[in-house]
Amino acid sequence: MPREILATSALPYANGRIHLGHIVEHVQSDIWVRAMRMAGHTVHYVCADDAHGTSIMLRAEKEGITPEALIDGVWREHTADLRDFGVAYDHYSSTNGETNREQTYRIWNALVASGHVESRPVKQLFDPERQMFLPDRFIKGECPNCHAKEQYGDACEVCGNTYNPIDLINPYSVVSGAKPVAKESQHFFVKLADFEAMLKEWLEERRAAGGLQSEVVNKLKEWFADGLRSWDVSRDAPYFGFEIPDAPGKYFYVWVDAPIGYFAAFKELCESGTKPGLQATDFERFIRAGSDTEMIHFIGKDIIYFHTLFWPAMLHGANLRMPTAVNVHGFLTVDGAKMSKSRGTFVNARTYLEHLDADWLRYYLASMLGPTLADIDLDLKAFEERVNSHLVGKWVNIASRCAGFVHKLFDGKLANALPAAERVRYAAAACKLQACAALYEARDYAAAMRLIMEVADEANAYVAENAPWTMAKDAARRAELHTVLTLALNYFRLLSLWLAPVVPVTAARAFAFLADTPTRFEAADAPLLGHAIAPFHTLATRIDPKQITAMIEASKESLAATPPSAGTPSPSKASEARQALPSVSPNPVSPSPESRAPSPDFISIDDFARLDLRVGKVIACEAVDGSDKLLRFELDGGELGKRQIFSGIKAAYPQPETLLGRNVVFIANLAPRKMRFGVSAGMILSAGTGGNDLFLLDADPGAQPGASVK
RNA sequence: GGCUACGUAGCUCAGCUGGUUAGAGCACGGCACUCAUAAUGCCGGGGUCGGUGGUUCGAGCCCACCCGUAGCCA
Repeated sequence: MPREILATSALPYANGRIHLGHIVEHVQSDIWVRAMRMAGHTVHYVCADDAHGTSIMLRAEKEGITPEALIDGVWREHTADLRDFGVAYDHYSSTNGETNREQTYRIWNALVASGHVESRPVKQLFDPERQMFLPDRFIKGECPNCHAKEQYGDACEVCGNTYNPIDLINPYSVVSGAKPVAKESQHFFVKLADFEAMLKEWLEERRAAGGLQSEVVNKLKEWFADGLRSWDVSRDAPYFGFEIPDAPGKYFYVWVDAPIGYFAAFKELCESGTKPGLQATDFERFIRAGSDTEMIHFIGKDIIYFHTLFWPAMLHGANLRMPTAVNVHGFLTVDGAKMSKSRGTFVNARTYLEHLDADWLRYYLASMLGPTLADIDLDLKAFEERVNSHLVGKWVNIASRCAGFVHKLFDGKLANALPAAERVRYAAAACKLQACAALYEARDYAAAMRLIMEVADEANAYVAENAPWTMAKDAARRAELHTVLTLALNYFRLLSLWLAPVVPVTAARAFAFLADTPTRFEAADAPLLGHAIAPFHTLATRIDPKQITAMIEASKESLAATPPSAGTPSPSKASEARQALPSVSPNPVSPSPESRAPSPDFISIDDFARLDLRVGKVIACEAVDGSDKLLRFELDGGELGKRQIFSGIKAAYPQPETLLGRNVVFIANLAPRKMRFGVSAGMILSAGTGGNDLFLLDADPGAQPGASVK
């Protein structure tokens, strides 16, 4: 019976690039979705960027752009990377959107109305310089237990102790370096204890139904041992997120609105009208309690609690449907170890794509992925060998070794019928592969790949036994030859059909060769007969180990673009008190892999592209009353309009009026800064050491105001 | 530290509720073939199933402890 399913992957945090760890999850869910669709089910497949939190706020500030500009740029990168890995979301949204705000308020208001929210003061460390409360990961100091220096506010990496940041010796703010002070603030809490009985029952019921892995439920039982504590869901301003209704200056903790982003993304999909058969009203039908549709989340094992305790509690408290399944996978290691930047095994998705084919990694991952939480290893040598042997040597080779004969001797056509023996062989293979449907659904892709390769071996053995190249020399054996080729190519078609969810692009080429367009696994029931095929073109090339080496080298290079470890490491994605929503963080304690802070050595072209440099015509320029350094400029920025910028170059240009009409160069996307004399919206570039040794850059006559500088 | 998992051939993994000489793929060695992207087929070497002790007629599968690895600890 066809089912209707909403499938999601965990929301990547919008403070960093997609790397191969993320790819494991998105490929796992994408394969599942494709397979379920080929089995005849309806699947809506959505994801989004998780765009809130302190990390994003601070990073944007550091880069001198607004958080919105930061998450916008990251969104574009993320969607491009995922798309190019063949991950085909119906919709990819962002948690920082109006739909999500509306759904977050809706759920929150329901929780408040049903009495599941309480409020009480919390004492936390506060950065007096920056006027902000500090998440644990933004405080460092000496471990109160073993006295190791430079430890984060939540746990010591040396002795493994966990503690309250208030207990750190000589704490300092990672943000400003200032000594934090303890300060009290009112926080909101969701009373998880209200849901304890419900959750226990739900967990066991889901375990029995196959919606939760046994290991996961075992693990979760620990949390019930001491009773569920209330969950702190508010943060004080400044915070990049949604403000809590009727609580000025209080914001939702990023983990509140992150999972709600699944709903927001789906609602936007329903409302977009882009998906046939899905309309705006379907959203409520889907999310109401007792809906007969399914909601299935794919996540990494680091974020189990959020998806199996907090999220279901919020949903139940708001009288909405709960997840049908939460499918948890393990982390990715490379060559048996955590991904390492110094070894070049911390590979960004884009770096991989620049050197290797997406389908290759998809196949390798599929051959490794099972339904358990076990970590999976990308062994680079095994990757090369397996892809070359399985995909090229076994699968594609079947088509390659038959195509020539079919075109030369049979005018590109398959036989009209198969003799009984061949019909039996075909039916046996088709029947054997049908098991893959259940294996795909159970996420046991590794078993499915083994089965498929077993049949590929049978196909190659069949060709070898019948030696069509010998038959071809004997004109009397034409019919026999035609039979062998027809069955061999039907083996190939079968394999292509069952591999399609894993290697969609290569499978599409295979079907172009077969001049066939199946969309369902059912197409395997009957062989293709009396059918004209297309000329054979290379379907997949072998991996050259040099490509892998080049990718690793390129990953090492990007390390060179990160700042030296001296100074304060910038806490980032994995560090905001574990509050980010990275689906996979194989290297959680390492300094942010994504920080692309300026380097004394190199930046990437992307870094450069982030700067919006423009030509501005000076339409007003004057000394600023009360400042002995500043000049106030008013620039004509062409399409950007007029803007005011203060520049500290008075010493070099004591007669500001002489600058009128110059075509200066300015940074247009520098975050506006409020000064005593007004807002400065950008920075004008000049060369020199400062003081009166400063020289404005300008463009030769002819440059138009607003022109981009590249 | 506590908890939850995991540890089977060089590599990646199967081994159902314990039952004949422990399996597969890749890698490796030999042979065959030459249609195919040096692809394919056949044959073969290779494991005291992390260690120790126990339960049992019988344990890779059960129990205890130990060693190692990973993750989680709101």
